[in-house]
Amino acid sequence: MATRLNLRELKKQRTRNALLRSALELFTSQGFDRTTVDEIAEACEVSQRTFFRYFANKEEVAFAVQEMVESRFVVALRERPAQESPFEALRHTVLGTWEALSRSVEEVIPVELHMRTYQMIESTPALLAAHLRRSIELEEEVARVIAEREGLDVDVDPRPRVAVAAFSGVMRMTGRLWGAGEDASVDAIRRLTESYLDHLKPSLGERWTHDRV
Amino acid sequence: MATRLNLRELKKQRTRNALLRSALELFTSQGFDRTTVDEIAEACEVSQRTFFRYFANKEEVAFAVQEMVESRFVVALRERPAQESPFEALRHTVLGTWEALSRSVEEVIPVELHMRTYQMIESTPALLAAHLRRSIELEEEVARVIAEREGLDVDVDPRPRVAVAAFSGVMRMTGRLWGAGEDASVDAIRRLTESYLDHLKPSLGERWTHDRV
DNA sequence: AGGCTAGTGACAGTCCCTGACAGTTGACAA
DNA sequence: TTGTCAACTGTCAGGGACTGTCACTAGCCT
Repeated sequence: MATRLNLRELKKQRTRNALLRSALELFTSQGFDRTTVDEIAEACEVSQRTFFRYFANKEEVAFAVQEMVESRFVVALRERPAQESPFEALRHTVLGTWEALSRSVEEVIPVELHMRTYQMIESTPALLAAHLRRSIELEEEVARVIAEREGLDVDVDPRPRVAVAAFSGVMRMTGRLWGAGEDASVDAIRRLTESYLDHLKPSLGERWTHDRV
Repeated sequence: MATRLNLRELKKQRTRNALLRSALELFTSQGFDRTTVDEIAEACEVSQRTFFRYFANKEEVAFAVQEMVESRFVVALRERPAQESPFEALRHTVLGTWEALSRSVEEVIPVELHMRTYQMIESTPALLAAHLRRSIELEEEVARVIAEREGLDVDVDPRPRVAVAAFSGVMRMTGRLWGAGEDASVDAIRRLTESYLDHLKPSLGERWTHDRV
């Protein structure tokens, strides 16, 4: 179902990919606001209408790769061994995601383009706002996964949400610092993440299952 | 300078206020997306162009009252006695702000309309995103005030930002819970705030000035 | 080969927002 | 009081983000 080798399906993927790539290339080189949808469509030799058939709006294309990475993150988190503490599971998943990022992203666009896109999002007010909203949505989803792992109800026990909020806060901060810094490599953000998460370990390292609330 | 009793200045205030009020009334009754700027302008018998002379965009009018409340919050925070700990200062300022909210907001629009506006913002994706971005901007400002109070450099010592982040997180959560709950009164959110902040006290209650980092 | 249908382009239209310019109205001095 | 000036406003034109519609093309399937 996922990968039919239809010519039709193939063409669709190609078009979507071309639009995505052109869009990010234009956004990062001349800015999000100074790029029109017409421009993107023209670069791929399709109509503006077609662009909006692949992406609901101009914003969505900017987050398309993030979307992919995040969904893989959630899948990977679900697959972590049950005996790991919430913090360990989150930590391993994040580091593993950075590890695999190059390979999975590269199938769609150059990693370096994705890195530049991330920095552009952080420095474009409209996109930053959207990014924050997306972040809290992801947080909610992750909190539910963590709660499930620990056999807790997310609406009763506040710890999953609190832990994930703290974790996400650190992730957001690393993202910002990395975006502001010089070394825009995957390895740089991976190292940054690792060192920052180490500071959280003491407070979130233990399991909860048999703790009192 | 602030309150010239010019007829001109008066008319301007009246127009701005009429636009603000009509906008919020329309937003809350029929939704943000289903309200056009033309509609708002027409309700006040001014041209659409005039609307955009008072508010940079459709979003801004939704946050106009929040803007006012927030700026008063920052002023009030700066006026807290220097011997209070960061947490105490923040707590007193917040509770004081809720206390004075009815009076200060009522000068512009009915408080009840402001409450409904807040709930609308939380449930409108585009506005929620803008709200989150505004929040982190306010956080940054508040962190700097706290750092100043404590004689710290916000770029060296992470504690002001961390404390304010935690504080803001709680504030956001109360806002959300209150928006989802039944009792939409000022008193309800005040009580909610108070009880939630009590949980934070143990971890943020002490002064930092003479602590080690 | 020919019908079916997913995908596309072209077009018209709405809404948000901006620049330009002319008209109106309050402020202020003579 | 009146005339000048500056501040505000309305009107118009236009760009850019979307959306609905409809005819048409191109892959799919028998």
